[in-house]
Amino acid sequence: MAEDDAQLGAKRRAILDAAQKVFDARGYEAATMEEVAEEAGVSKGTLYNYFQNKEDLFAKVFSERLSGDQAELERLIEEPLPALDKLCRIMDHVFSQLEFYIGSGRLIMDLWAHAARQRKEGELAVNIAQTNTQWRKWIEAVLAEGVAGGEFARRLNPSVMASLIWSTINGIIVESMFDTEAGSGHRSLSALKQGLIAELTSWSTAEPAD
Amino acid sequence: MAEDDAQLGAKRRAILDAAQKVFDARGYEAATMEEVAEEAGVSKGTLYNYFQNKEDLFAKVFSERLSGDQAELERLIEEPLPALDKLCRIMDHVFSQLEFYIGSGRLIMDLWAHAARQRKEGELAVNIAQTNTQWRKWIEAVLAEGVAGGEFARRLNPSVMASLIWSTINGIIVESMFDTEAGSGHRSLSALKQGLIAELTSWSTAEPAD
Amino acid sequence: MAEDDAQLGAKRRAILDAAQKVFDARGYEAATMEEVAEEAGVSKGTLYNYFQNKEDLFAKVFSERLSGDQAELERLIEEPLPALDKLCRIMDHVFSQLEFYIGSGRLIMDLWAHAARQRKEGELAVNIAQTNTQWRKWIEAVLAEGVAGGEFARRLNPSVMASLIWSTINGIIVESMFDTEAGSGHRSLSALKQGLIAELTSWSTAEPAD
Amino acid sequence: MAEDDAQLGAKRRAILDAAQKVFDARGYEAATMEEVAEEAGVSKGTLYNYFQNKEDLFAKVFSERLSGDQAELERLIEEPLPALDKLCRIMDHVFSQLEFYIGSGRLIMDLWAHAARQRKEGELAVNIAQTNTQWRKWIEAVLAEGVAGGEFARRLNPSVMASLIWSTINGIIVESMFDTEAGSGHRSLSALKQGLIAELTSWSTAEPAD
DNA sequence: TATGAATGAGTGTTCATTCAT
DNA sequence: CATGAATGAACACTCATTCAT
Repeated sequence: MAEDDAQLGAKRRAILDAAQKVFDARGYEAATMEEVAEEAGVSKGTLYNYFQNKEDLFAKVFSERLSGDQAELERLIEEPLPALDKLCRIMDHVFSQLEFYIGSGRLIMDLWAHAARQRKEGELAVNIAQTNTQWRKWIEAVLAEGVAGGEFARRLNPSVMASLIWSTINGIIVESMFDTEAGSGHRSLSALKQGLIAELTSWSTAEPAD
Repeated sequence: MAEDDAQLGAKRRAILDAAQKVFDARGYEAATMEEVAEEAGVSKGTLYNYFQNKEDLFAKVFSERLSGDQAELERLIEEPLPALDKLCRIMDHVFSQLEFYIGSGRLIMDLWAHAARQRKEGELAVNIAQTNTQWRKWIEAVLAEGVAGGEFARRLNPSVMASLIWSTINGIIVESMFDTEAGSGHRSLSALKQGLIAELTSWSTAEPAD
Repeated sequence: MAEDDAQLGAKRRAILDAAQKVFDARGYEAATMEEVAEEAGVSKGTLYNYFQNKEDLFAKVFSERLSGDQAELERLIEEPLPALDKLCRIMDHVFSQLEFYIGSGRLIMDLWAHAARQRKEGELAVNIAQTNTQWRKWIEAVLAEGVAGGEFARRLNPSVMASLIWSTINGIIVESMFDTEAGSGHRSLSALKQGLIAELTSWSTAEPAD
Repeated sequence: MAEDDAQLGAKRRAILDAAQKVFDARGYEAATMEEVAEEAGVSKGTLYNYFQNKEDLFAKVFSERLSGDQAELERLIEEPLPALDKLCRIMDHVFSQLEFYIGSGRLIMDLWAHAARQRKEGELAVNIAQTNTQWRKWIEAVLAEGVAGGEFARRLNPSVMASLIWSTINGIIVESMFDTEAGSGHRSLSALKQGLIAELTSWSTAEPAD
């Protein structure tokens, strides 16, 4: 029945939300399945009816969100627009997602720490690596498009610049963890966005001397 | 006796080195005091003669290195030089340290994840936060110096730009975790350094339109 | 309706067969009700409509087969025949059953281990003990018949000899577990049967010295 | 220190004894490490300082005893004696060990059940299989010796007869589990021993008809 | 009657920490 | 100070059993 499906989906969602909350508060290792179960209002056993194990649950907290991201973004990029506008769109999208990541910022650290320690095995590592690569590829594509279309300076190396931009984005996530002032993350985000845009623009207008 | 001191110091060092190695290889939670002891060539009990507990040992692995960093860098900045040179020095210093962080990159993730989960309590969090703040302050100071001295454009916001630079640096560390090509971290580092310098230079020369 | 009865009986049979298969493959403890249900093509809940619990299901796998055995054998023994012929019949019957036990040999071990741990309580233990006693009694009766009829030597102690024979049969089951050569169980069975018959015959013909 | 060694050995022994008791009373699966620890008067953790895991502990309960057996028996067989005497020695030895096996009879069932379900992997299965083979080989050798020396009838097949004898021994162990009369095991043992000897003798004296 | 989602008690195992020697 | 055996709290995961539909 549709009703059943909805209920199953709702419970699954409840578990994922609870897991996100607990993993975020305690960290992957310190979080206990017991606490996740309590938070979700189900029994421990139920967790295992929906997810294979702790690792899987942890991975799924992200993977579903991430795959959602990518589909949405892919459409954005297909549209016929100036490269700069596309880049702004990507950044806007990233920053809107950032709100989630910064809210669950401590979680991201765990995610990275975890992923960094399995490179090949877990779906976690694969997911992260793929997502990272995907984003960089998109940015690089847009930059290359801008260079080809004359929007950006010819000497701009799309690959390197894409890495730089993507690194900066990740760096902002890191920084937002350690800013002691609450909300400073959000405030500085828009400022940083402006900076990034200005930076790109300046690159594009800076005339090559050689 | 000085000899005893030296011996004590040596054993302490050996433990710290062993701890760094093991924490890096296994991650904080998965690392065991047993393995650290073995790696250091001492018994488990001895670990507790030098450090209060696992958390303390983990924290000390960084705090000593970090404080060493800062003393060295402070001298660098004091010298009378153009702001751009100073900035290059800071970056060179960072990047030389980066080699350590990237070598032990997975460790950094753990460190951040850990620190992000104690904001006020642990010396770990305090250390990280202080160090972060310190670095940003230095960069900001140098940028302000450059703006005041006319080296950089007047409209450049030193605080925001410092955050941006620092974020980028942290982002590079993150990225170097997930680059699948071995050694790509080191290769891209110098490329990224060039980019960063160029970026700053372009800012400084970009004439304000308004 | 008879049809319903037949269906119920069929389902019950299906569960018992599935249980036998799974218990044999996994062992009592490692076997799960889930797997039995799957194998039987029913849901977990249905198992509990036909059997009280896991223990009961395990017991029933044997008790029904065992009681079937006994009825059949009882008729065999009633017939007017020489004791040696009857003994051969019993042995033939045992060995034909042995094929089942050896096929499910690992199951028997579990059965014994289980039964050995409840002596008085469970129907399992009672069943085993009764069956064992029953078989020995039959063999003993036939031997006594042979002694009384002059077929076997007078000095033959039917009780002890019956135990010896029955022990040997059980021992063959045990041995067939650990024979590394596949099929060696069946091959050696007939050889052992010949030996057993020869042994008995030699007893019967061996003249008492005293 | 020798004192320390003795203490370690004593604790190891205490654990093994406790394990034997608990495994015997509850069965392998139902026995808990907790209970073994309590019985041995140590903490749960200590168990794991002496044995790798539950399986290992279970295996060691037997393996040490078994290897002791074999060394002792090998000497017995080397001595220059009539085959019949050697056979008696082997049987005496077996039956003296049997007292242990019958005391822990329920344990043996578990051992077999366990071993029967891993044939190749665990040291348990290997141990059992090797021990079984070893015993059969010894008996077979002695029988062959007797045939060669004219003590036993030429038509006696040492391999088959050895299997038969060994099966009978194992069968006695099984039977002793299910004898409702306490002590009947011991009583019947000597009777059965006589029977076995008589049986062999009758074989040896039975003249081949063909 | 059949189902299968939910339950939660139960257990093997790990490991930071202590302390007697 | 050094040792390492002992500790015991903690936790992921399983699975027999129930019960609402």
